[in-house]
Amino acid sequence: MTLRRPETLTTAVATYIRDAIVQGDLAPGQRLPEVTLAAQLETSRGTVREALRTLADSGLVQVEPRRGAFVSQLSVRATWEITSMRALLEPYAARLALEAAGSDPGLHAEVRAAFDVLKAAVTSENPDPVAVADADVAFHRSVFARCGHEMLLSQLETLQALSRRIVLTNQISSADAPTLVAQHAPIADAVELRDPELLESAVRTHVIEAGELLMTRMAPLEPTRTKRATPTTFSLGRWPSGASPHPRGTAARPARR
Amino acid sequence: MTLRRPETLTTAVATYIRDAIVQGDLAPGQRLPEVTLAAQLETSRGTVREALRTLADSGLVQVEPRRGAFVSQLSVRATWEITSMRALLEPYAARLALEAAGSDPGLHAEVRAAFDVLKAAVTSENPDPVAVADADVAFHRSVFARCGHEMLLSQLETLQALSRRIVLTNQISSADAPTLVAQHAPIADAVELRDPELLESAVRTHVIEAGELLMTRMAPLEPTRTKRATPTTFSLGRWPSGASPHPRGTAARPARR
DNA sequence: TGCTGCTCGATTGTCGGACAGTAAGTCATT
DNA sequence: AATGACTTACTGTCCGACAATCGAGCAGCA
Repeated sequence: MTLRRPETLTTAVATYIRDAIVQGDLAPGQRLPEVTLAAQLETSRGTVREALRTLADSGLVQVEPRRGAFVSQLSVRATWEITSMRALLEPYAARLALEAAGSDPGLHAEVRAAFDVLKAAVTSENPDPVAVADADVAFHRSVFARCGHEMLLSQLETLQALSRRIVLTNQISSADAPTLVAQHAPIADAVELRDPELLESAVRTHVIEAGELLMTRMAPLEPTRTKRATPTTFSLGRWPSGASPHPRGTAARPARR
Repeated sequence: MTLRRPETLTTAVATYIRDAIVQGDLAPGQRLPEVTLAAQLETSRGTVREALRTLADSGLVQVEPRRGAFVSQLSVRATWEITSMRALLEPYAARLALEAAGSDPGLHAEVRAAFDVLKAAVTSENPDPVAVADADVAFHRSVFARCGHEMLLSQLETLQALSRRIVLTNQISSADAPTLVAQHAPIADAVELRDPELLESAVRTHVIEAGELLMTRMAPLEPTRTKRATPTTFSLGRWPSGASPHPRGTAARPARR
């Protein structure tokens, strides 16, 4: 496998591995030995090492001292954390973007375009999960990309990458197509109406609902990790600016082979 | 200088440098040459390098390809980003912590204790800025530490470190003592009353007000970076769940010597 | 004087090799 | 089946090296 060279070799390696993970080529929990990767990518161990640390900070990879790096696990708990984080940040980012856009129709055009792509991907007779996931990511990004808040933006991109993985590893999209479109529509509408309040709540609602869907979908599958059986039925809720209690569980870690 | 050895040498180096930065021993914009640090800390370049990357991800250090690492600058713009981020996250974290605590008085006890320490630090006849900053950090942490949300927590700790630097480099605290105490009191009260809503808004209000204070304080000092003079008077605002426009500016980067 | 281009020193990016220490896995023991 | 010694696979860390790049100072020129 050959690599591009954007800035430094390390970043190239990082994006390569990131893509492999997000794309699902590397399964959750899988080991990522430095030597192996270095050999595969024809670079040195140090470079790979650096890339892995970078990815660790974005949560895609988990590094345990003296044990090495793994593709991070996607527990229900982690999903809750990611979802609540997005529910907190994304509405605000969307609002900033909308307000920054002012009367410029560019934003709306982009969002609408992304929405159409998404709709097309979802309603095709044989929807490709990856394509759907890509379209979903692109849609969201189109909404908040122009927020003009670097920290927020990078944070959201990271969270999206995580979300995307969860979606892909829990075959969604086939049965949920209508839901998906239905959930995104209000966002596009709010952008068109240039109503920040409406947009915020539309985004928040969508993020939370999508998260809940994921969590209910994956909860039954989650292997029990603790002796005292964690209730497999999760009480959802306690989202940002929302209802009441919230799920608790132990963060997953890769099984020690 | 000798180092402890918590987990790995790299983390030791990272925390060492982090402390030096947060403590103000290393000025914003200062270069951090790998070789020099390696020599000082009696480790290898690789180890230092890794530590620097880690710090870069938390925003304390800025790495520019082929130019090296610098202590990151603290522009008004950055302050805005940090503040808005905290305004988004911290209230929610506080609420989670409060709800997790339930009827357990432990949380309130801790918060109250931290508040007392803070009050003592502020009202001493000759307040030590570092002590005040420490107390402030400790107070906030006591409020949200038990939120049970790892991602949120680590995020907040990072943001706190950044905030703390800004506070210390803009001599606050002497004249602002009363304000400081006044702002924190409602938070402690809300915890005592076990009122999540109240707590959320108290935290949000405080974070925003503190941020605004900082920004007005530093705005006049900020050197102009662009030809087209950025207005030195910043229109504050557009905070999470709040009013309208928000400041724009160019993120600072260290001057190329 | 002010601007342009070249040379040189300081550092980073990346490589390869090396070695001890540790986590896991295996296998023989009790 | 539980225990403990042995083996293997990696990681953590160090060293030395070299090309590429950045930035600064200097020389040349308009």
